[in-house]
Amino acid sequence: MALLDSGVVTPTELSDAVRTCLLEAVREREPAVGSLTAEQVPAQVRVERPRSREHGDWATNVALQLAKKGGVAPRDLAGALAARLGDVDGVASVDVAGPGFLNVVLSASAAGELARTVVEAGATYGTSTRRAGNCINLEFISANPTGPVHLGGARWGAVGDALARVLAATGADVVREYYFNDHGAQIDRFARSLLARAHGRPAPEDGYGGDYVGEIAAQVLAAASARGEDLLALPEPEAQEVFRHEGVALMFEEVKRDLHDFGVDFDVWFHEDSLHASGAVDAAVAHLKASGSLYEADGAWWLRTTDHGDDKDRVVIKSDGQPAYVAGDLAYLRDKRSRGADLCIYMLGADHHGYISRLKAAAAAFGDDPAVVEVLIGQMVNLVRDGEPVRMSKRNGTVVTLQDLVEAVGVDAARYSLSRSSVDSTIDVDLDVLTRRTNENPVFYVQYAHARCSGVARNAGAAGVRREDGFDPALLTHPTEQAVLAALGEYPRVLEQAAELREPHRVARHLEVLAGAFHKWYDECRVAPLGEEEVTDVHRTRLWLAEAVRTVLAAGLGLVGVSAPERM
RNA sequence: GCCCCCGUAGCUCAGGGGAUAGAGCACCGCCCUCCGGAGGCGGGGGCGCAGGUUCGAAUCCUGCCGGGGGCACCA
Repeated sequence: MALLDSGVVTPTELSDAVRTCLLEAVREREPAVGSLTAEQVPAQVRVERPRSREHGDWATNVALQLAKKGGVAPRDLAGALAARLGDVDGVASVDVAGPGFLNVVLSASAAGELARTVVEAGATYGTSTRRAGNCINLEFISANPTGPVHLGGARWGAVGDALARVLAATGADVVREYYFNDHGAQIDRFARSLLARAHGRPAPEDGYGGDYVGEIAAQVLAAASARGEDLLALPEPEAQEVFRHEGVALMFEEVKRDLHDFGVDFDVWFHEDSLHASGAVDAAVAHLKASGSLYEADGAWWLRTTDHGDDKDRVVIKSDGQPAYVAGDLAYLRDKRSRGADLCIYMLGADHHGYISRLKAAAAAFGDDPAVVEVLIGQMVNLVRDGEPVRMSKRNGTVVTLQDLVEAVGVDAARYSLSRSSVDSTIDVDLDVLTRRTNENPVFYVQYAHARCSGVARNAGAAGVRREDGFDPALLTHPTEQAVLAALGEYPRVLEQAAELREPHRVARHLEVLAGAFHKWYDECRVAPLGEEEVTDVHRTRLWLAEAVRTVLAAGLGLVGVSAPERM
């Protein structure tokens, strides 16, 4: 029982202690646990900060949840647990409340010790190795290279990158991947649009009409001219091929550059075309035909997507012998798996939700558990200007791009505002509000808290307060200090939850909670001595707390890809 | 017709069954003798509707009503 000997400081440790007490009570066949077995004790006992401080520092409802399994009264079970838990070092008191809640109060020194724990852990506080050895392929954005990254892409970029960081912080080996759809008919349309623009004609009916088309066309023309070629003099089919290759390449570079400037970099930029060129598509299809995973009907080959919730099966090889789009997905999934991915996460827009069954079916066709494919569907971003919705469209040229957004509000505000909401929600982005650079964006609130922590440390240091001269956790007794400690203590669980649920916005929201607790504390408790006041352990200990807050804010902001300024 | 997401405060959004549902903005009233007022304190206001499961539902299930997005041998 090394754990209990060393005492309880963090809610995580308390959770383990509660579990240990439960297991002991079970092993000793204490009457209050009834028929409960060790197997029925959950691996993780959930410990939460109660809403009301009257309910202690931390609370758990395990007794309520396990009582029925053991055939006992919740309050009896809670009472037995309370008796054992009360003996744990660092626990000041345990109460049984209401129908069977366990409300725990830590000793002031145990609670305050967390400040030192956090500071000493530094950037690793809250991180874990829970997903060690787990190779996760995370594909996001993957927009067609027929135009600049737009607002939707910006959302997936911000959220996807944050998710990648969150997963990595919990030990996973993450590969960020961008699937570059450079194979299909949309590329033909793009090439025709470039050619038309080069000739000064309007874009084709089914083409792309944004201003960028003209820019790209001009760049292709200029590059050709520098080589001594006149594309406009070439027969149009030949010229179109040049526009296709060079135009797509230029578009691709622009996408890459914009995302890099947004702080989003990919480990793998995957070209759909390469799957066809290398024969990977043919090989994948041949493999599936041979294994009987595809069936033939009406002259085409089909994938049984209906086994995975689709309303009809999907064609893989068309009756003309050409592969359908899904064929590329099949080969691509196989490729990802062959590169070592244990789990393939796809972040797709709401307009692609039909893909879920196809990708699951693809995994099953290769003999994989469909669970190796996980599809996250994100809802749209609505753009608002003057209170009126603005339509997003690549074709009408009014498209709002990632670049526009970054120019208007900066990378930090853009990334933060896009990643602090659940992707299940359609969100409104108001250009006017963001363009005004007001403080309506909570990113300022969090960043300011970080800058304040830094400022406090500077001032305290200048006044001769040094952390190494002392730390007395029992001095952190002010209610605002307890609230700060609580927010710090919850951070590891929030991070794990964000990783497990693939919801990085939980990290951002928790930073807002921590920042709020910090601002209130700042208002009540001084760190630097006042005037000629003597430096005491109160100042030193508070400096530890301020540094702990700064540490977690910096780490959390890093996870959502936002800078943590020391001054603003 | 079928599938997916959403409906929580005036607005934008949090709340993965638990005790009195939160934040920012907006509105009203306060707090600068001292670490940054980009802050803090107080106030008014809310779970679309109806059933069900549960000791307990904003949360899970069903149905309805609203809003958004999808349903190709296109990519």
